Amino acid sequence: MMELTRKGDYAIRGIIYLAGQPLDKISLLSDIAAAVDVPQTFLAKIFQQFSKSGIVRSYRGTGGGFMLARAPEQITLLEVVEAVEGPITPNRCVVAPGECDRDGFCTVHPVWEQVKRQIRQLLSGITLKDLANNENNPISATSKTVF
Amino acid sequence: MMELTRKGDYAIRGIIYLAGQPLDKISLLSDIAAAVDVPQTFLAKIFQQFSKSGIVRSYRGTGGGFMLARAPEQITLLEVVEAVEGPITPNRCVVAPGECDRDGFCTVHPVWEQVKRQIRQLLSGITLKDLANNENNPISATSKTVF
DNA sequence: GCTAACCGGACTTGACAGGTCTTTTAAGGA
DNA sequence: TCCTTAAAAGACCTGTCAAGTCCGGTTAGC
Repeated sequence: MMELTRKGDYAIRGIIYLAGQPLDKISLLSDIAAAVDVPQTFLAKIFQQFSKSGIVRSYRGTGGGFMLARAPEQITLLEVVEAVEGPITPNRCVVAPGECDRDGFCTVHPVWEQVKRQIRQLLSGITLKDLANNENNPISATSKTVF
Repeated sequence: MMELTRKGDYAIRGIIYLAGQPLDKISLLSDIAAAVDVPQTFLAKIFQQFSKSGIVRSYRGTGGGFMLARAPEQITLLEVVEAVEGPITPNRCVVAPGECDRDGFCTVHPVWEQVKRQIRQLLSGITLKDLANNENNPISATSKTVF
């Protein structure tokens, strides 16, 4: 349960690649797709969503492509995930107040609220800078700072 | 994203009802289904899974039905959820070591591990006793103890 | 052996993840 | 200023799986 979809996975791979490129470089979709091993056509749709949510800027026509709209340290993993997967909602109950008619008496309700809070807090504390190009032993480096 | 399925939702409702009944009482599936407003045929499937995982005991034939296999304070929400939804895995990567071929260099990997740990820890700290029949203002009562 | 109740597999349906195809936009050269 | 080509945007398709339904089978009491 609680699985990220493949779309979300691909999205993260793709944007981490962008975060590892020079900031002012416009990257081709085809390059990104090849580098992170994702079907280009599918990645295209994902980056359209990124573009709409303002995480990346897109340029059409010859010489076009994508680049980050902000610096990597100003884009959180939470933003990235929610841009393509929608808001984090462990249960339908907690998408919005009043959504669930059992709201008033359901004792599990606050549990899901808490789960939601914890995940959002964790993901919002991680930026693309943390995730990109940690050349020297990325995992342990990341692990040390984050956990 | 990260949504509990309806099955999981129903499962929790159903077992909380059981936890609110006298411990030695055998409840009819039809009663449970009516009480928590879930299609009986579907709830039947769910309770079969509960029965297999040893969370509830089932009795067939006339006078049969279901009751908790253990005391409510000894059954955690984590158990209940994982019994019907399977293990909590925010990403395919983290279901098991070696599952993901990007494992070795994927910097996001430890993040999902952490998400998984946090959710499991939170859910395992909540028992059916916490969730059942808090007559006097259930939510705030639960909120105070848990959060 | 009749009836109450759960067991368990097969089937149906609708939504959505996952992927493809067509249209629009922009740049650059004849 | 057209035409061609590169590239993203958007419409479209399709297979899978959640969410139920149905029905014969099995077990237990009367």
